[in-house]
Amino acid sequence: MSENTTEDRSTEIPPNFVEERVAADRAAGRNAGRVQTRFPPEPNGYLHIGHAKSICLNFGLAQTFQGKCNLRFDDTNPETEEVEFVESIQADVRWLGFQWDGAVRYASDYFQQLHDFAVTMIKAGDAYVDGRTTEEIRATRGDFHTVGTPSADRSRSVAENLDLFARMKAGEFADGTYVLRAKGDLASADMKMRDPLMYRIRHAHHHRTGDAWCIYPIYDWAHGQSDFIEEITHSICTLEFVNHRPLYHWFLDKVGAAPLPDGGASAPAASYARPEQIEFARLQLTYTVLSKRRLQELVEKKFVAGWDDPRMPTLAGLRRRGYPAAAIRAFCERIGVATRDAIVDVSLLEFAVREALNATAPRSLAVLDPVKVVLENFEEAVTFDAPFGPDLPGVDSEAAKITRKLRLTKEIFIEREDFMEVPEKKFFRLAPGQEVRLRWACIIKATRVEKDETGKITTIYATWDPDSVGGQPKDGRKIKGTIHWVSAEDAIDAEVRLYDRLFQAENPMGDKENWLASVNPNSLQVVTAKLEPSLAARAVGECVQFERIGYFTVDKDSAPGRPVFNRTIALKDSWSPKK
RNA sequence: UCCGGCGUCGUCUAAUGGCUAGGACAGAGGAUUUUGAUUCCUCUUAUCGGGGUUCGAGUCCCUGCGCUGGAACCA
Repeated sequence: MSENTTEDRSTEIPPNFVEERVAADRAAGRNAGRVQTRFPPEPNGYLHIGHAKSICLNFGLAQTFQGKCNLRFDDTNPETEEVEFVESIQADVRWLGFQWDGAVRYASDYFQQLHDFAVTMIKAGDAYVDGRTTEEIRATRGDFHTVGTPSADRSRSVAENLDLFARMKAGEFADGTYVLRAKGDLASADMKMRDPLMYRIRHAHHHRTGDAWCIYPIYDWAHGQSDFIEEITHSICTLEFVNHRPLYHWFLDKVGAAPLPDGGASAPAASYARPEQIEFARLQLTYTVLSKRRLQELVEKKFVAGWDDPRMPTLAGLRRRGYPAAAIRAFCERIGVATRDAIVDVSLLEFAVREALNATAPRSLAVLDPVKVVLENFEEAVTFDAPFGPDLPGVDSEAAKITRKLRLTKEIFIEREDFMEVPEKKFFRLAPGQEVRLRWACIIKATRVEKDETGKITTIYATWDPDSVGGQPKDGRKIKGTIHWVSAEDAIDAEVRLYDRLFQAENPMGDKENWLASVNPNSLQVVTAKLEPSLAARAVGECVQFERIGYFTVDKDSAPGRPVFNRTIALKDSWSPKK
């Protein structure tokens, strides 16, 4: 992590409530002052920016308190999980700038131990095998107003439960015939405590354990116990798990975790080791959908080209779009962590991206919608050095002084919208009889235009001021406007993909049934642009600024002689919105 | 409707019973500028309602309202 400009700001951001809780726990001597967190994705999709918030929180906590953070795949559902996702998730976490402690962990590493814990629970009379169907179980669980009713299975003997569970594990039964349930409280107002399921039978191939198991633990049984096994101290999750917390602790008690201290009144024993679940609000962004299911739907229904389509809010998509990891980290820090549902304005993310790119991206000249300009009084081509920059106020950087050769030729291209035959007021660019500066090159003045039969301008004729090479007229006259340009002779062609937001609705999920209706039909526009030659040397993933237009990055679809650039984000524009 | 969580500028967030409710983004205005970018300056805007406790309440209590999660062999 070398991007200090953005990261130094973290010192201005006050600690969030999770950090305060962790600090308080350490002060109270819990877990002997250790901090051990974990990021626990299920490998059933790509990570998105919502996960980035969790990653920054968990790994950030470990950094702040000299602790450790595990990467643990919550792979307890073999039917939806794949190796592809296991790999992409690791790549994304690393790209974000974090390294987990030790080896990658898997909940499936603990299948045997989880099984043994379950056997212990059966022996203690805390779990039983239920042979009823999903429908029957659901019906007898009761609802918000009525308590559940026990079935005969609930009073099975320990020996019989042990036998049945062993046969479940041995593969004697078909999917769905039996489940192992904890003996909770069927009258609890907390539905989670009404005899929660611990195991179901699934004769499915697991991406890691293969066919070794046909019983798989359910989240509530697997997650907290995995935390316990890994000696996690703070198990951070999102708000929808608040309802699970009593069960989380109930199971921990059953497997022998140190008892909760008495409200913190007395200092816990030195051996005290018990994870604590802390919930925070998941990230929601305007004009964005952040749910794996929905993102998968966008991919499957071909609204985008894949999980890493630059319009996707996946980390893979944002990376390909050109969003720097440092910008995402800075964003995650600034939005804070709290327990209230919030929808963050996407402009906050965009600000972080522009901020990071403005400080780092080399500048270059590119014309997206070219129109030819012929310099009538121009004879010999002029070659000169132009700095890549960026030229930042208050920053004297040697790297910014690196230059490339630029050549001014008789024929150039400029942006079509930088010329107006009849200029409106405050149009500081090229117009007949009006002077404008060509960035780094010289001052020109338009004389006349040529049009085709439709009235479209095909060529602009102009004269140049030979006493203005470099862009500064010798007589010192003020030139208000500066526009970008490329030499018609030297320019290279490139495919440029102009991305816009994927959704037109601020809250695409506002209409849950028709959320796909708010997909922006113009979220991708492809143009053939004219670029200055130096841009041909940029490598895939490099970020540059096309001056006066925006930030762009080289896409992996680039081919020799045919670069492809993705627009990461446009520059702020305080001019055109007024039109 | 039963149980739980949550309500502070347009948005996100700070305040830990005590300065004029602070910051960032967004928005508006201005200065500088060889990018109408950047940078700099200025400004607008908030404690869900009603009671109570207190010298003092965004913060504590009661109550109402609103939003949100929960009755998967998903996580």
